[in-house]
Amino acid sequence: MSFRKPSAGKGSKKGASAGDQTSSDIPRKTVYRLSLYFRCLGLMVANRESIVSSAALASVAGVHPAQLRKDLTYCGPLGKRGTGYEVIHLRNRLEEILGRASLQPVILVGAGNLGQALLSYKGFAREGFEITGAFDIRSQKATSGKIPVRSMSRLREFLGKNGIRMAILSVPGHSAQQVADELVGAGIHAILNFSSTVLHLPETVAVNNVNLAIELENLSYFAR
Amino acid sequence: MSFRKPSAGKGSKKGASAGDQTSSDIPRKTVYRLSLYFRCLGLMVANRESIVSSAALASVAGVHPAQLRKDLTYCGPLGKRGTGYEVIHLRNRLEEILGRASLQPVILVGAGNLGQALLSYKGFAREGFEITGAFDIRSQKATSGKIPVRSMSRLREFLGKNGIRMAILSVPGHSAQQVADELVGAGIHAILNFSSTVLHLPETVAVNNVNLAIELENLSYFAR
DNA sequence: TAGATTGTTAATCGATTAACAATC
DNA sequence: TAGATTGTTAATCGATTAACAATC
Repeated sequence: MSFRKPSAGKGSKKGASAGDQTSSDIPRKTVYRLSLYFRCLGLMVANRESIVSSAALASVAGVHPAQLRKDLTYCGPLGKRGTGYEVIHLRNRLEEILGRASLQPVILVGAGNLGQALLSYKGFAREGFEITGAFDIRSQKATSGKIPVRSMSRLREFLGKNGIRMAILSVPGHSAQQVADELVGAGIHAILNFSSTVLHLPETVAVNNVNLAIELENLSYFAR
Repeated sequence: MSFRKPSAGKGSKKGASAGDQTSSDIPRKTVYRLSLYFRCLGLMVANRESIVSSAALASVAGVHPAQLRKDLTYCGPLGKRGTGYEVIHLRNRLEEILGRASLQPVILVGAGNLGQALLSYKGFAREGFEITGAFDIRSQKATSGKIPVRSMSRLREFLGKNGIRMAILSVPGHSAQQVADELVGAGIHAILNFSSTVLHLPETVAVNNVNLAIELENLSYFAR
C-alpha cells in the first residue's frame, strides 16, 4: 500500500498521505498499473504468446479493457487495430517507460524487527532493486549472508558516495518523521514508508506508504 | 498497498485488482482513513490531549480538513461546533466502527522467504492481529519462538476448528490463484495478498494487495 | 454576543467506462 | 470485403474540496 497521489495533484492516495510530488505527465495510478501490465506481459512472454488483445491483457490484470487502452495512450500508439498488441514489443516499451532496464540501488533504514525481515527478503533483488546499505541507530556487524547495518552517522557520506536516491524506511513510528527529514536532507528523493506515521515532506519527495496493520484492519472490517 | 475497491463498486483500487466486495456503507478509502485517524488519536490520547479540531487532526493525518469531516459523517455526529472533538470519545467511536475491540485471528499461507519474514514480524500482534496458524506445501517443525508450519492438507480442518476468516497470502505468484481458490473454498473471506498475481475471486471475498516490488518500481519512476 | 468550528450541501475535479470512428 | 480491435472522445461516475448555515 501506499498513499501518495498521482503526479498531478496534492492530497491523499489510497488511504492518506501528506505531500505529493510530480515527476512526469503520467498519473501515479496509471504508472502503478503499467507495472502490473509489465508483469503480466512477462508471464505471456514466458508462455510464448506473441499477440494479446486489450481484452485479454486487461482480464489478467484485473482492469477494464478501456482503462488498459487509456493507460497505454501515455505510451504512444502500440497496438494494431483489428489484431491487438505484440507482447514483446509492448513489454519492451513498458520496461523503457518504467525505467526497469537499470538496477536501482536502495538503502534500508531501521533494522529492527520488520527491517531485518525486509533485509532477508530476496524479492527486491529478484525485481531489480538492490539494498546496498542498511542503517540503524545501533550498528550491527555483518553476519553470514547479511549486509552490515551501519550507524546513522555514516548515512550522508554513504549516500553521497553511492548516488542513492531511494530509501526503505522501517523505523518505529515515533522517530519516522525525524529520520525521514534526515534522509531528505542527505539527498533521498523517494521513500517507501513502512512506519505507521504519515510523513510530512517537501512535494519533491515521493513517498509510498505501506502500513501492514492498516491493511489487515481494513480487511477485517470488510470480512465481517 | 492494496488494490480492491470501495464498497460500492467494482474495478481497481490503488493500482489494480480483480473482484471487489461489499460489506458496509462506508467506502473503502474512508475506512482506510478512519484507521489512520484512529492511530493519530491514539498518539493524542498518549499525549493527554483532550480536544482536537478537524484542522489539527487532518493535518497530522495528512488529509484535507473537509475530507476528515466528511469521513466522520459515516460515524454519526461526534464533534461540538465551535470547539472540536473529544479525543477519547472520537477514538472510542472509531475503535467501535473498525471492530478493533476484539483480537483477530489470521493464518499465513506460504512460508517461503517473505512468509518467514512476516511470521517473525511482531507488528501484527502489537496491532491486535494474531497469526494463529501457518501453512505451506512443505510443513516445518516449530522452532524456538516460532509457530509450526503445517501442511496445506490440514488447512480446511484448521480453519473450521478455529473460525478464522482472514489469511495472509505469501506464496509464489505462479501458485497464488490456486491457493487463493483453496482458501476461499475453505471459508476464508479476506486475503492480504503479497504475491505478484492479481487474484480473480468472488466479489464476496475482500482482497488487499501489497506488492512490494511494484511499490519500489513506482517510487523509482517518480524519483527520476 | 462574537468567535470558532462542525456538519452538510453544492461545486469541482479527476478517474473510469461507454461508445464509436479509424483502420488493420 | 467483413470482422475485429485499437485509439480517442464524450459521458458517467465517484471522490475531493469549497463554502456556509447551524450552533456551541
